[in-house]
Amino acid sequence: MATAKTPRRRRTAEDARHEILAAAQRRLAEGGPEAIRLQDIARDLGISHPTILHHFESREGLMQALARSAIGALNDDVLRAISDPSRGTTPEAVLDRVFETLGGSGHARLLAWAALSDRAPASPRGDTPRPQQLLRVLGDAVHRRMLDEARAAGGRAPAREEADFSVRLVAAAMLGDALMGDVLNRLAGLPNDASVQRRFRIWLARLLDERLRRAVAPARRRRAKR
Amino acid sequence: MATAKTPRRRRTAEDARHEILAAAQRRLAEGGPEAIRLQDIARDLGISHPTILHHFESREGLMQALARSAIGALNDDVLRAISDPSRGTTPEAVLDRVFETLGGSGHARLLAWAALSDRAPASPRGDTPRPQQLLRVLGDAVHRRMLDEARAAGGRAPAREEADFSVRLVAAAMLGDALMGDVLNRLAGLPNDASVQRRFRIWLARLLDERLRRAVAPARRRRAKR
DNA sequence: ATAGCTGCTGACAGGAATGTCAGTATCCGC
DNA sequence: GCGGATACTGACATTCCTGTCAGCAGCTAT
Repeated sequence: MATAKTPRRRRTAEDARHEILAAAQRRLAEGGPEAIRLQDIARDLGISHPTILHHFESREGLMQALARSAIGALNDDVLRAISDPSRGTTPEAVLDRVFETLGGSGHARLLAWAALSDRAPASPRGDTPRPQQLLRVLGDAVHRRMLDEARAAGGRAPAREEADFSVRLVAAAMLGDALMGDVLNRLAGLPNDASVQRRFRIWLARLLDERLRRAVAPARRRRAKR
Repeated sequence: MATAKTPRRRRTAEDARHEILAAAQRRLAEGGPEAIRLQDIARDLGISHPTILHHFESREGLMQALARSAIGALNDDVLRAISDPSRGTTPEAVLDRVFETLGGSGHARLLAWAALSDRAPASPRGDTPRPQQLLRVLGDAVHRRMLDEARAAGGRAPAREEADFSVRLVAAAMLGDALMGDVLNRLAGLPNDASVQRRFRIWLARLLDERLRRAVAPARRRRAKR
């Protein structure tokens, strides 16, 4: 009754795929993994569910496409957040942005879902292009910066692993945070407001910054352990 | 053919609930959230699926019970892992055990699922007993230890938030790690073997330990920022 | 215009999953 | 042993969801 009868819209195959993926992502982000039903997505878009099958072969096809698209989008967004100098380049600012990007609007939830249902890029299926090593790139950047500072300060060259571990820690923490941040806050008895969130991120940024600095600092009096 | 006909076993209601929950948890941990089907669980246990309905009202009832039981179990396991002095009490050892507990066998996956499908203890439904504040307890412990050390070393008293943030960071990191540790390793270009994993944990433990120590260290030459 | 490619749809098939119910079997207290 | 409470079951009802198919309709090229 509501829809009198829209004359039927025809998209390019690519557009259709995009719209469908977006709708699916919305549903997944809101309602959890079990909320992806072809009929619902179709209704959201005002199309019929066989159309989805037409574009993605099967529900499973849609799911895999969704997982891959999510990872790609995350990659882009994170990279953009990092290398956007217009909003500050201090570690604090960058970290804050990345946290925001990951937490805001379902990126992390999507990733978690992908991991949960083993649809994560477990075995690079050959077709995975280049996003594969986002963290690697970040590790490189951090390491390079450490090297620079070390040279400038006349300190010792830092181990590559130092940079990798830092990046890995932040990544894991952001995932956990985006996924269950509010729960964690509650469990920790912390108030659940934005200012705590921000202070936490700043704290973390400082923590790492300090650590990395000291990792390259010239060895003044290195108290020998034994 | 295989099952000739087992004479029918009768459990106490409580036992039955436990067995069913355990089976459900197994399936969830392995196959992801969509793999919880009453019929499958029933088959695993050699019972009929209406029995599950009998004990849990509905599938949704089972799910909620599962989420709550998971959180309770996690609480117990983590507390046990922490306060088990038989395997070392250094920060490194404790952290390592907790990581192990959380990652090994599905705890984190369960939690993530609960968070994803909004079955997490979002609004304490009144019946939640005491596990609610696990992190709070840990924060207390850390803070107390900091106070002790501060007193022993004659340093300054640390802010409570310092302890809370540390705990929160570790919690988030462990969640993210347990959920996507291997993926993160791959993305970071780190080899995916146990030794890296261990070194990472040790690195993290040291990082925090250092930080906390310095937070309570007597202010020697505190370079004023401005 | 017209033809043809292909995005798109309605109707239907097939199956699977949850939930209901009436009845059975097992354990416990007497 | 007996009776009652209740854990448990088989068969059935219902609902819902994916996937198929034959055909319709919008767009482009010629």
